[in-house]
Amino acid sequence: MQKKEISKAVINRLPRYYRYLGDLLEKDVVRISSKELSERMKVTASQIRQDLNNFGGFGQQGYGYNVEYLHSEIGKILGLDRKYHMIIIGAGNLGQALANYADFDKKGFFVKAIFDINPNLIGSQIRGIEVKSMDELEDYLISNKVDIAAITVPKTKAPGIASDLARLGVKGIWNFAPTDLNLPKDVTVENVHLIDSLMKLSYRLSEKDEE
Amino acid sequence: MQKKEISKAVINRLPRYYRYLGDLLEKDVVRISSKELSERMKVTASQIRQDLNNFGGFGQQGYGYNVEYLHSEIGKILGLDRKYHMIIIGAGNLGQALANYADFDKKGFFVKAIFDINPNLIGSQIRGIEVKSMDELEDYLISNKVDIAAITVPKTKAPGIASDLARLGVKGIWNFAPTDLNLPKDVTVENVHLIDSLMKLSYRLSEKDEE
DNA sequence: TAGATTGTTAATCGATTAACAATC
DNA sequence: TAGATTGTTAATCGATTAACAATC
Repeated sequence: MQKKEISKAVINRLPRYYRYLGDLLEKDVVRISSKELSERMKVTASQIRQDLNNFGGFGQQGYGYNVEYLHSEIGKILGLDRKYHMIIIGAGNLGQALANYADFDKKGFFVKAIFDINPNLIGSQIRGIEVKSMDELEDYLISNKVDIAAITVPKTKAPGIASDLARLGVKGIWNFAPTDLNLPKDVTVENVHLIDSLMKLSYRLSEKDEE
Repeated sequence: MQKKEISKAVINRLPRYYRYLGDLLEKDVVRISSKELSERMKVTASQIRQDLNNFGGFGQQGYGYNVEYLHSEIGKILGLDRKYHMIIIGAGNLGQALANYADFDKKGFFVKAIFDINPNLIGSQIRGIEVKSMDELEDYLISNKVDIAAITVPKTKAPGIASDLARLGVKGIWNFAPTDLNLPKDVTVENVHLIDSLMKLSYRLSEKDEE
């Protein structure tokens, strides 16, 4: 079966749909039309229908979409109908912040261990999650199936660590280091480049100054 | 003068060019052709030339681009030739991590104050940056020109705080709360939705499982 | 000069929007 | 049934890639 390729633009929009539908669900909204959702989200109704129909027909003519059903279906598409075993490499400020962020648990992403080289941190706990030595990483990966590794180490160390993780079977890398990681294509890398994000903001701020 | 609109796709790529050129600069590479850069960055040479020519001709036929010059020019385009006064709203884990992240300073983004409602945090310092009470925010904004406010408060509080910031003249919002902010269009919002990022990762991981 | 590589125009490709028949 | 709204095809728009003349 030739699976039709879903464009990256569509995938990028899915979490936002999921978020809006989750909000509607909390407000006990039962149904919503693509038109109404489009007004809230400031996109075209056409785009919403087109996007959703990449994955199947979730609506009903004359009625619209059932919020609970659509929310749940998008959740499944996003892979949120299972749990993920996550580890964090780097127990610095950002690593600790991620470990402390309880909202990931709610969506099924469970941080099970944090790794660092700093002897002062090794052995301590963050929200009940143990900080282990980097020396233990390989053994840990051999005895535990890790789905996602968040990398929050300095730029220079990230590529080497990422290669190790890939070699040891980690298929998902959530990369916070300000560098690109070149890994085998069976490994999925999702980048969060905070400094890039800040630069986009400064671009738009200076653009306005020039007007 | 009718300024030609630069597409969002181009702007999103600029920080990445800047990053690669910075790396080349550190390695003392003097010149680079669009072809060579395209191989490193895994994009087409055509795209690089097309992107750069939105802003002017920075290269030379038969030679390529001078790395230092191009790096500096892209820096200017991104607005990195000036300093930014930044504050952080929310001294939780993420807010503290951002405050501790010294790399922003290097690019000209200076965190001058952090605001929170937690009495246990107010008055303390993070990397020499004072945590102030939210009650002081308005006065602070009146007496200081703040360029960028990073919002790291819970989802429910973010929209109200963002409106306050906009009303008090803040033109740049770096939003980490998992919600969209609807603000007047003279205010620039850059979102960092970590949970969305994680969902994109889980989408691609489950997509692979299905193959 | 000859070779290399840009800047830029033209061609292609893909994504978004519009339109409307199908149908609840 | 009549009205509403989807699912889907067609039209438009924009972004990417290819090609090449200009020129260093």
